[in-house]
Amino acid sequence: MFVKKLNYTEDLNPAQREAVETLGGPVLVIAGAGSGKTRTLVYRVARLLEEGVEPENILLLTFTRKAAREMLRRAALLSDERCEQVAGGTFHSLANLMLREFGPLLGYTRNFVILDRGDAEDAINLLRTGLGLAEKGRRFPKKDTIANIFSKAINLRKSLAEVVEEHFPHFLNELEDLARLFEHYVRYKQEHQLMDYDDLLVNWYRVLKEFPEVRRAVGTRFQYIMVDEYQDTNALQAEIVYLMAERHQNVMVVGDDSQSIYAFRGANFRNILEFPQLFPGTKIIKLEENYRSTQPILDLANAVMARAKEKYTKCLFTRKQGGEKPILYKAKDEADQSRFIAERILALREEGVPLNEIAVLFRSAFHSFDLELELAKRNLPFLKYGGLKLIETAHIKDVVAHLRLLLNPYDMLAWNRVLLLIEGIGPKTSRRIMDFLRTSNDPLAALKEYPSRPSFAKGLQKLTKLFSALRADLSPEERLLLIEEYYDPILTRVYYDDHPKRAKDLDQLRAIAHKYSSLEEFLADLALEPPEASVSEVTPPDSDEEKLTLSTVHSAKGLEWHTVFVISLAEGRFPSSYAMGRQEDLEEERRLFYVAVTRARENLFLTFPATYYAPGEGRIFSKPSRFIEEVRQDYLRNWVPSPRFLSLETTEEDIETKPNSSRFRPGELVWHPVFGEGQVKHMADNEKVIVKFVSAGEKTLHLKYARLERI
DNA sequence: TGTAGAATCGTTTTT
DNA sequence: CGATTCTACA
Repeated sequence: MFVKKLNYTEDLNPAQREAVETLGGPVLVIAGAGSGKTRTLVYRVARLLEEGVEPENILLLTFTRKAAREMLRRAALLSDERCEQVAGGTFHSLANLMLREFGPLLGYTRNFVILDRGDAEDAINLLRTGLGLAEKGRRFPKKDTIANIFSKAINLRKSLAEVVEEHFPHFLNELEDLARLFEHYVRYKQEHQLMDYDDLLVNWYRVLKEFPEVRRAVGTRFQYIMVDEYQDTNALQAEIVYLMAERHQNVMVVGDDSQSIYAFRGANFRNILEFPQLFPGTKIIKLEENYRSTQPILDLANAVMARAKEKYTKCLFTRKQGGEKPILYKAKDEADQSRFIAERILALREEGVPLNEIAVLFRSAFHSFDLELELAKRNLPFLKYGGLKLIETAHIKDVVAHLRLLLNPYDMLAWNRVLLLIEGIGPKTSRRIMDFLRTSNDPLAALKEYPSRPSFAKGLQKLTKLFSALRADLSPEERLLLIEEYYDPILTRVYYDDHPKRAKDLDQLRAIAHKYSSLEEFLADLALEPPEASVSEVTPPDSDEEKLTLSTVHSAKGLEWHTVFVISLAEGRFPSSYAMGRQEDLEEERRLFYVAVTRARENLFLTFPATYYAPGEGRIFSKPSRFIEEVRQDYLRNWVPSPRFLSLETTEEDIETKPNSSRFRPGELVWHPVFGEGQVKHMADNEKVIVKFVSAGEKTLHLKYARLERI
């Protein structure tokens, strides 16, 4: 097999090289934003293989499975295609894999079902009602709050009492019942072969802790462990890493304490600082040179962090020359903000910045609603990340519930969902049917023996027929097709208002299912890696057309763009009003803002709407976010509308005063900030030039905007 | 017992 | 403003 020899000296700086070449023992890499962290991991994987380590003996834990796949693909390109065989994924996906294998040690079958957050809440709600904790007038926490409390306790490794005291003191008087409910919830999941996200971690931890032979086996299998985004791991995950690496200590964790943004789910950036105590003899390496952003953007980023209460461990610098201060745009309201962004994006596109090199970031998914309308109006295609996932919509959950029953016919949550869809069946009847099915050893077949009343007999009969058809040996996609046939009338009845739109979602689900041959895998992936929901309506979902990115800051982690807009920088929006009560929550908002601004390579725009709609209160006046107030004097410049935005017509004068105009001749070599090096083909007209770029191919550039330089 | 219409409610970020 | 929860009626 041909293996490329890597050039470590040329491709890596000294700190990166040290990280890549230190293969044995514990290593902590503190990697600032844009410091080539991914590159370092990629090279290290390649290096390990070069040293003769087998790919299946390497484990790469990342924050999303997409990130892992991407890194391994890059590593494969770089050196050796076997890199793609390296085990990689999130903690949860690894736990899933391992528990399918070792779960039986804890009394689980291999086909346990993963509950997403919504399922877990449904289960809690069911049990809460069953325990009589839902009587009206009683101020017992709601299902989502309860789920929150339970989850925090597990991920922070604290008792329920501690969590309630710290985060929900107003529910202290309900502590006893909460504890009782928790017990029931745990037992319920065990009895029905269900695991929520937290169970995946807890059970994987238990297997490692309680079964030394498993720990040994896993240690032998994964001899080199790498963990990315370590600042966003929690205490439980840290212990899992500890147990897996116990035998050989070959573990490298990479992260950035100032980019820790998942405290709300138990992550603790101190984890990363405590790593050396967990693994004595840890080698610490810092990557501080930034290869991504211009200096003015980094100055802003550093200034933001300089005002943090906790002092972080590093300071970014770059050798990249030039660049201008980020722009602040004060908008009248949200509509004005949206209009500004749409116009800037159109102008950038004229300059030749492709849409997929532009992103709009915001604190919460709903902050972009207004902008989404504006973009649709102007036919700008976008892809939105964060917010509601496809799998979380009611109609998708309905269909998936049917699939789940095929895998685990005792999944009473799924039964409940499926039964309630039938006309004439409400909660009471559903419960009775479930009690009947529970005792059967083949619930799917037993359905037809249920003594149904005439009001719903027909519906139940149809369902029975569906299940017997589904028994055949079919692919996930074929099964979905059968279910949809059955479900279609239900969809139209239950969600009449927007059923055509929802039907489209089902098509999308089927498209995803197409790639799977195993139902089990399909369902596990749906829970572990939920497909994003909204592709803009402007373009067909599969079109290859370049799209603009809209994303929550959380979902933008680890990514970068040529131009970044951060919108809605008003007090209450960003920082979120939710965080304004507590010092440490505000600190996390600050880190979040830091993450947002460090996504930009060349251009950074910050916008602030002077008024916005607050729920219930209508339009309210807002104050600029403290994060921009702190730095606007020294690190930002205000947007000054240029004449060409005031008048729609471009005058002769405008063109003539532009130094760039009409100056390029065929054959000249030029350089463009995005596309790099190219050669002028010819002028399209007075304002446009056609350039053939070495890597990007042929582009038409607008001379008024393009920062095209002769080289 | 189930459903439809009324009232209320509370609004982050994600595996 | 939208979804969830409650109440009244069939």
